[in-house]
Amino acid sequence: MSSESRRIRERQATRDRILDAARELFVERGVEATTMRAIAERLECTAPAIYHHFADKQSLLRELVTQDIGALGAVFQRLGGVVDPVDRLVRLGLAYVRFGLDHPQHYRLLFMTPGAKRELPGEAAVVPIETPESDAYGILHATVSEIIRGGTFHGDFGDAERVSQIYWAAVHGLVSLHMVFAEDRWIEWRDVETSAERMLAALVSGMME
Amino acid sequence: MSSESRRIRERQATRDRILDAARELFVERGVEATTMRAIAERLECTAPAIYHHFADKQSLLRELVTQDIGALGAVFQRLGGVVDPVDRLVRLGLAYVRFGLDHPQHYRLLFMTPGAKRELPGEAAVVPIETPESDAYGILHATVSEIIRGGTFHGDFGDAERVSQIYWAAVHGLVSLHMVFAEDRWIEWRDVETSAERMLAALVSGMME
DNA sequence: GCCACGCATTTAACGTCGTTAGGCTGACCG
DNA sequence: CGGTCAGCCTAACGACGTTAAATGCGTGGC
Repeated sequence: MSSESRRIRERQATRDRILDAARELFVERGVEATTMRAIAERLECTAPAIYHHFADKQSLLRELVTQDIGALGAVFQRLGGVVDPVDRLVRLGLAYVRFGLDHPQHYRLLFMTPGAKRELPGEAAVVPIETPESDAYGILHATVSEIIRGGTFHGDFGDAERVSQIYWAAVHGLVSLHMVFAEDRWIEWRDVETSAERMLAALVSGMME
Repeated sequence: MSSESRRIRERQATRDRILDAARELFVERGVEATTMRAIAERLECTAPAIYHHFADKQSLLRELVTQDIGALGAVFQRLGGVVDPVDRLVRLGLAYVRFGLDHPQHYRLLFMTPGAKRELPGEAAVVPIETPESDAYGILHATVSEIIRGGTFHGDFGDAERVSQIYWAAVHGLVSLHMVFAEDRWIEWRDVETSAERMLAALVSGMME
């Protein structure tokens, strides 16, 4: 009994060691460029050993992504106390941008890596993403809905789903564009956080009548 | 002499046949998922034959991308005739979104893949991107500058560089976010072009006083 | 204390990828 | 008619993700 639970704990520990090594390499040199053999080498074991803990490379990636999306959800939840929904919306956007700038590696994994989030057709797979409390998109959607219910937005912006997508796209564009082209010298990049403030101010005021 | 020029023409013809087959497959199933052998099979030749015309897979990609970025530049230039700069700005944004939706694979390579556009250290490499006429960003920047000179924008939006970046980020976010998450069922995606229209309307009106 | 069991890990291998090397062939030039 | 050379072929290399079978090893029952 005691030994059995220790076994489980040890198994979880090596699972975590694999995840840590994989995260490091994924963010360091990209997902495609990271080989299973390289992950194994960092763990001082062989590549097939990883397959005893994870089905394949993609489920390894998926697990990392679900971990990190929880971190963003926690940041968002902390902003739930802001009473004015418009103020809250702006702060959510700024927090999102700051999250992306502070954790570029995680951000790239979460929002710029296609194929990182396919779930198995199992029944329980949908549950964690459906919980609106911890789901970042759910929090955004709820805030937008609250504003729309208050009648603050123009008639073209009465669909909370669409407004949420527009809003998310705006901040995502700012973060991801800067990430991809930050090193290119042919464009004189302005401070991203200030750009975010002005962009969101314009967007939100433009949505009001 | 006549035979030599015919040889060159034939060589160019097979080059183009390879490019066409590669473009079809890249668009159809993605760049990573397209193998050199698959391209060769469509051409009814073997994979190594391609290497007599292109150095490697990436230069095949680069050639297609250069063609398509020229296409984007051409689309933008065609909008130069719109006299009202604000109207032109909105149309540029919509054209950009439409371009991204029409050429998702090339868009992904151009604007979502870091390091995919590294040029050789040759001297002539910088020239095509510096020409302001065909450079899409240059056209955007020029349009924004024209609006700012006209005094249409609020004081916070007097820096053409920053405004251009905000504007580009907005449309890029819309396209890229949809590309990465289009297949996910947990979000009910709204029509992207309509979202673009409303987003740009809000953004532009929010930038005016 | 010993032995059988189970599991984490290993070695070996498969199939596929991008890419390279070397040989064949057939059209052009002298 | 012989030589040259571009263009295509077959064969193969190394690396990849992944699978199968063998190995070691700690644990539980007798």
